[in-house]
Amino acid sequence: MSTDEYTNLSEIRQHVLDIAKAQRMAEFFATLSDPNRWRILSALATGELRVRDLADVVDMSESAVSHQLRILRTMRLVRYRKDGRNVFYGLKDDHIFNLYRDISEHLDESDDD
Amino acid sequence: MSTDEYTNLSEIRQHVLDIAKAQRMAEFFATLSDPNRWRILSALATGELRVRDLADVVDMSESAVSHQLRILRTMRLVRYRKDGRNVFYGLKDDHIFNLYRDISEHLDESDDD
DNA sequence: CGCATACTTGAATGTTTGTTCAAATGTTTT
DNA sequence: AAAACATTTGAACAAACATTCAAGTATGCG
Repeated sequence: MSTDEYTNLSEIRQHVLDIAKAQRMAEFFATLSDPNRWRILSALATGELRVRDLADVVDMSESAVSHQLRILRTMRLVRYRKDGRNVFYGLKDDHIFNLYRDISEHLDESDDD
Repeated sequence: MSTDEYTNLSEIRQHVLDIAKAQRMAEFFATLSDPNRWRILSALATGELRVRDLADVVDMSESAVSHQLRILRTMRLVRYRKDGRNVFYGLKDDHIFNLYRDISEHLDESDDD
C-alpha cells in the first residue's frame, strides 16, 4: 500500500477549523503582527494618551499612528475618548497583556532545545 | 498651553517595548496570522500526520503545505519525524491551543458592547 | 472671522507574503 | 536500475500591508 492514507482522514477533517473561524483567528493575530502596534499598545498600557503624544512616544508620524489605531479599534483592542480637539486612546482591557506575558515566555523557552 | 504634552512622556517612553522585543512579538503573531496555518495546526492537534494527508485534510496543495510548515517549524510550533519517504508532523506543545481558547473567547465577547 | 492645532482619510509607493508551477532530492518498490 | 511516490525548494506573480504625503474635517484661540 503506497498511496493509501496512514490515518482515518475523514475523521480528522471534522476537527479542522472551518474557513470562517480560521479566518477570524488569523485576522486577530494579524492585528498583533506588527512591531509598531505592539509599541503603541505597550505605551497605552501605562494609561491614556492622546494621538500626538502617542506618536511622539513611539517615534512614529501622527498619520501612521492614526492608521494603526484604526486597525486596533476595529479589532476592539483600544477605546477612545474625545476631549476638545484631542482624542485620548487607552487599552480596552488587559487581555492583551496576559497574552503578552504568555508569548514572551514561549519565546524565551525557544532558546533551549 | 497648546503644543504641550498632557502627560509625562519621558516616563512613558521607558515603558514602550523596545524595537527588538516588539519585533519578536510581531513575528510570533505573524506566524498565526494566516487562516491556512490555523487549519494545519488544528489538524495536527488530532495527532501526527504526514504532509500528503495533511494537505488532503486542509485542502491545500502539498507544496503550499510544505511552505507553511517551514514557517511553523522556524517558530517552533511543530515538530517532525521522518519515516521512510514520509515526514510526519505534529504539534510541539499545547501552548497554542490554550491561546486558541483564550482568543476564541475574546472574539465572541466582541459581539456585545 | 481667521489661523493654528489635532486628528483622520485617501491615494500612491515600496515591501512582504502565500500560492503556484517546475524542478530537485531522497526513498521505496518492482 | 527504472519508475513511482513523498517532500522540499526556488522563482514568479498577485494580493495584502505599512508608511508617506497631501488634503480634509473639526475644535479652540486670538
